[in-house]
Amino acid sequence: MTSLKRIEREPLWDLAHAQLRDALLAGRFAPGTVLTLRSLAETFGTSITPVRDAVTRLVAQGVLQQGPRNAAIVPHLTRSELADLTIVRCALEGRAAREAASRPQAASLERLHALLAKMQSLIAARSLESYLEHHRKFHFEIYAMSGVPILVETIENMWLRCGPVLSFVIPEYVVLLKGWDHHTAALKAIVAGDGAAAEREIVADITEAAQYLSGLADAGGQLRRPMPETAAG
Amino acid sequence: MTSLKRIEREPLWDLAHAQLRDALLAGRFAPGTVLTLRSLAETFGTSITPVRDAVTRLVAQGVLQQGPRNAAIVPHLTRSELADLTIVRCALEGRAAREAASRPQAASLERLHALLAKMQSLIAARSLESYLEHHRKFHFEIYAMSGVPILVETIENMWLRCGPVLSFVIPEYVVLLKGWDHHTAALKAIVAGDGAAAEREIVADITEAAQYLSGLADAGGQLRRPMPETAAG
DNA sequence: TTTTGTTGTTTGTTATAACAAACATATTCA
DNA sequence: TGAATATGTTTGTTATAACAAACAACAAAA
Repeated sequence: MTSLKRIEREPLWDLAHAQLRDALLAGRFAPGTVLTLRSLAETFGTSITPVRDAVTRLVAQGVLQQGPRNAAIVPHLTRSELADLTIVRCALEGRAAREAASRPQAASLERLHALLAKMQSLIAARSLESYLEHHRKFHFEIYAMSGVPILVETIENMWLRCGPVLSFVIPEYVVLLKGWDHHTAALKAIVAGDGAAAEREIVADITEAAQYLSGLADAGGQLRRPMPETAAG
Repeated sequence: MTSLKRIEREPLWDLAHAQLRDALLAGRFAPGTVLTLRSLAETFGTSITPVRDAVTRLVAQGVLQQGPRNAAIVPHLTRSELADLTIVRCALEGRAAREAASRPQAASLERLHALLAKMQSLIAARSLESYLEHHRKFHFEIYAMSGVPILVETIENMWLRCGPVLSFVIPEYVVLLKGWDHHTAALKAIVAGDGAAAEREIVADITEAAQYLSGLADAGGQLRRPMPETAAG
């Protein structure tokens, strides 16, 4: 009887929250989309009550904006907001990397090397979706090594806010190749116990990616998806 | 007709959230207190629906912990968690102070000087509650000057998490006098446009306060209110 | 043609009832 | 007396209905 798993029924609003969160993080919602409670409830097959809880939670986390009429909308990310997010991310993730370098752990370092190898092969295979997934794991493996849960939690929040823009990166290969250097350098610095270098590399990684994204902004400072090459001129 | 003000009715859950938030920030809830929806609804004179929204939001912000049975409880702050919070606060608030020094604004600087003077007089008058209020305004006037809203928002979140412990400080005078130096020094650095010095002073202010608070922890790492002098031995 | 008023729909807000899990208390049986 | 069971209470969860504000579409009047 020991093979039976513990029965735990997660609340509906928790499931709804998880689904919305993943969708946002993967950039599956276009910025500016208004999420209505009743339509979400219909797609989930529940009443609006659990959906309301999930949306309330996401708004509280700053992942969803509340527009007029308290409607929850997928936020547009202006160039200015991206710059602000970059500042916060550099402060938090740089500090996390520095802390990680002062607390190196064998198991984590091993996972990081494996992730790095996998990322290189995924770049070669041009499978970007999977790359981004491992890229995320690589960063957070470092941050987790810092041993400061609140730090990791706050960083996660910032990544969620970047979610809607992440899909912009997917069809691009340039950023990945540029960021590659910083990843290996950061890991090397952590192994060497050089906190300052680790912080420098992570900050450079974030800054360069943001600088690239900022180039995609139009005159109004609004970030837009790059047009696919097949689009008519 | 120009004297008429805009009519705006704020939702009940927003009012409930504001009240709970203020109470938490002022440390009016003892750590470990379980907040039940129905009791809160009764004190607010509403149904449990708006209260539920407010509590959900606070839990999402990390201000309230969710205990077993998804109950919302005012979190205990262990010494370890206080140390973690200090790391995050130093990274964020230090950065904000540095940014503020690079974007000095006359109006804000004037308000800061006024706040500093008021704080000194409040210390002399031994009115601690009012001092803490102005102390808060002083810090956030600096952070707002950074011009990075997301940074300010995140810092606010960290202060909310420290809320339950804040009341521990109220009966103490030592911390205030110790921290006073750093406040004037930080403001002087900002006026001089010395970002590095401003960051250093703010970090020192946070660190010293945390170090003092950490001394109040018992063997289990649990922070406790200092016993009033009239307590029996 | 433009503006104004009306109507119907959409949508977030709030209250309420039913529900289930957990806990505390009382009761019963050995 | 002590353990097991039964019962009642508390509490978060969910669905549903009523409500009001906002928006859109259409009709009527200048």
